[in-house]
Amino acid sequence: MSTVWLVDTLGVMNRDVAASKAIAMGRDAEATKRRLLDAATREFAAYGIAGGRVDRIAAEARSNKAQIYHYFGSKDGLFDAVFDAMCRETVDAVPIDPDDLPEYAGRLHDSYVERPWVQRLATWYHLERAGGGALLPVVLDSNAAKVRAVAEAQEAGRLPTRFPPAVLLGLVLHLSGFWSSNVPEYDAVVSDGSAASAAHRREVVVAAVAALLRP
Amino acid sequence: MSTVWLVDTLGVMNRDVAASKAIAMGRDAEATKRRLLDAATREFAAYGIAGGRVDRIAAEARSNKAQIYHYFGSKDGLFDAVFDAMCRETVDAVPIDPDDLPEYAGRLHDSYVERPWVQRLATWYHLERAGGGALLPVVLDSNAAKVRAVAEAQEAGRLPTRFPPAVLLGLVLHLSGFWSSNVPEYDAVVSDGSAASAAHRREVVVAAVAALLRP
DNA sequence: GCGTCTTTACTAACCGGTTGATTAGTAACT
DNA sequence: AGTTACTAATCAACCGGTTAGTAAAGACGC
Repeated sequence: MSTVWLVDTLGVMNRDVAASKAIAMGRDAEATKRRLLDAATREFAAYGIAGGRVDRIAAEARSNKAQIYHYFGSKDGLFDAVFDAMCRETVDAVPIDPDDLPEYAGRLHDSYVERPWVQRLATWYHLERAGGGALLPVVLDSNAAKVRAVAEAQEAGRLPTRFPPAVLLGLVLHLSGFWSSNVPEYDAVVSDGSAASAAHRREVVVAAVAALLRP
Repeated sequence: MSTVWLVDTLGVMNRDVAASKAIAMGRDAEATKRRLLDAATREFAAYGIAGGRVDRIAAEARSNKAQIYHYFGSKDGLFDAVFDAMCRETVDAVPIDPDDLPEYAGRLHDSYVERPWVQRLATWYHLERAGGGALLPVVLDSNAAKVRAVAEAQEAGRLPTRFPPAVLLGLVLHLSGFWSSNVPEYDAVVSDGSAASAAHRREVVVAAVAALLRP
């Protein structure tokens, strides 16, 4: 799978070698791959897998389709690389704090506001890759570690035990994405009321998680 | 727009006239439209707008592409008709009960389990039609009425006022869809724990909303 | 330092299947 | 006869994927 190949390459390659190869402008494999990944991230976030266009990605990256198929094998391979890279950048960006889940949810909310393509990519993945077999180990490991952290806090009495640890974590993650997962018809209803400001929206997420934890 | 046209036609047409036209088997416009809409609902729910294939829809409906373009104008027009019909079937299927929002959320959860395509269609709509202009009046009206019901219950002291009415409604709706909006990596974490049974999952939704309302 | 050889990054043009959409025409009912 | 429901065949554009070929950068002998 091209995802594995990409990761191995980046991991094995010496930084100096990569740097020495990047001297001449306009002929840098790593830079080209980066541009293709960036362009593909925007394209897939906007249009999904089926709706994303390989030609647009190549053009926006100031490259061409053959490079995409050389580096990533296929359109699906390119999406795999995009999604895998996004997950690696995301899972550790907001470390969990089991002793202050409301703030944790607030920080997750912040990260979604700051990087809106994350939730869109995850949603496309959910819809277009459901039941598609291979789950990402990096995400599974991260989730397992978070569940463990919640479970320990529950056993120590620092968190309520009303929900099993995995469920509690899921509810927190789900509430964190509250403001970026509703249909436009709902946004229209809420936009001309209170909770229109960004600060207020963050407060809603924090308060909702806090309410979830109240004994 | 074909959506409006469809609604007007169905609204104006006399039931007896429609029935008299449906005598001969194999040549019934309403039945053909129904089969096309049903097939299109399955297709779009599974693959989205960009991923959905008009040929597959025509074949599955035992019809042909020309009929689709005759009745619905375009692929997008067909999706509009599908989404509009789904919304009409859905908005009133689960009437809101401001005095028992946890049970309301439970019933919404039930409806999502029973008709999984509803959330998928809504998510495709959210992703592929974001900022696409025309919001559905039927959904806007339904939302506004629900917000009003929540607001009245709050003013009467039967609901906490921690959240504005529109926000509280949004949180309830959002929590109702908890189990059908997560990426497969999360499902994998929770599937081999407790909360694996359908009854337990419903309980989680009800309990989460109840926690939200606790003073 | 110089010429050439090989490898690597890149490009443009193209291919074949697919897809949304059209059209001309047939069969059935009034 | 006229209208309506339907069908088969076809089209032009599109799109994922391929291929043949170019040019730049390092390797190596001298």
